[in-house]
Amino acid sequence: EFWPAKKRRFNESTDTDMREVGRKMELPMARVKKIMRIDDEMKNMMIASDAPLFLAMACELFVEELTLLSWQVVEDGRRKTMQKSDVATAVALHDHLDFLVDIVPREEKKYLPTFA
Amino acid sequence: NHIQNNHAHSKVLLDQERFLPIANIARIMKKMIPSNGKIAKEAKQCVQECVSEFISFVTSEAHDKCASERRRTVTADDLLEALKATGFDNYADTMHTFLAKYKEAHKTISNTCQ
Amino acid sequence: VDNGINGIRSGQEPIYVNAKQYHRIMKRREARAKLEREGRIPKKRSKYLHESRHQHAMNRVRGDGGKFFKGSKRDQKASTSAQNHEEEEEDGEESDRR
DNA sequence: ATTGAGTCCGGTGATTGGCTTAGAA
DNA sequence: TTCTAAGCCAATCACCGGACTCAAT
Repeated sequence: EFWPAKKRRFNESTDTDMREVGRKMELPMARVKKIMRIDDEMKNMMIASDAPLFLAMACELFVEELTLLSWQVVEDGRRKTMQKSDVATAVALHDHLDFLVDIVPREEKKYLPTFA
Repeated sequence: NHIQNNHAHSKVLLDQERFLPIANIARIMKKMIPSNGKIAKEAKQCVQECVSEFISFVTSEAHDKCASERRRTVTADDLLEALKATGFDNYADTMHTFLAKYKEAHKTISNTCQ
Repeated sequence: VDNGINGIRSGQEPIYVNAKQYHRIMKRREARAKLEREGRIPKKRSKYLHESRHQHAMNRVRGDGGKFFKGSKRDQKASTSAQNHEEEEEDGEESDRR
């Protein structure tokens, strides 16, 4: 439901909308570019103007997806507040989030939801 | 502040340089959960750190491809390729249509103007 | 830092990861390690980002529920008597509901 | 001719804490 | 049950985006 819906919204968007995506972006492109440059390898590289726009949008999708997956863990635990540990569990459950192994702390023995 | 503030370019990175604004992250997160749902500050900060790693991760992948092809400019297409290569299939698919729409919109602006 | 085809050693146990990400994860781990040994990564987050914004928040007018309240007028703490130079806005009160 | 880094500028939304109480424990 | 910590407000000002110039390809 999530990915097909996102794709449809891009397809249905008009040219005029696409010229204004820069302003309406939820995340600041300038900051995305700065973060790209933190890596010393990127210090010597040039960054095309469409790259921060592209990455900022990808980041928005990333936050949305990670939040959805984490909230699923919250619901399975029958709770109402998302904790850091819920994000950690979501990361452990989905293999395309493996790149976060060092970022998110290894699941500190929270109780796992067992099914009835 | 006592911590070592070093020579010109190797100074200590501030939180505002390493991360996207926490309020923006929180806003996106909140819109994805039921309106009565709550999110812990630590969870927001965690996601904030995850996003920064996501940026560096994808950028690093794109960089190596550019380097191997002796190009000095990282483009959106390179980042798209990086998404494919690192197994973000859904992202690559969705962002491909986004990029296509964006390029198309920018081609018609030069037509309109001359 | 090399063990099995997809095994990552982080402390003790080999953690098996997405094959398409393995190489990148390793390169990034190296880059972060370099950043760390150069001392560019602060070990803990500061309580606030900017001193000026911290001060601004401290000096702001609050409703008695602790929330910020609208009122741009400059009074720091002076609830001492009489003198009003700036025009005073009416005192709206909170009816809290949550 | 194109296209990105660097600089400047002006407009603006992210940053921010004390009290209440939801809700983790 | 106990008691930690998230949401709630909106004014300042750091920062973002846009307009430049200049150097490169």
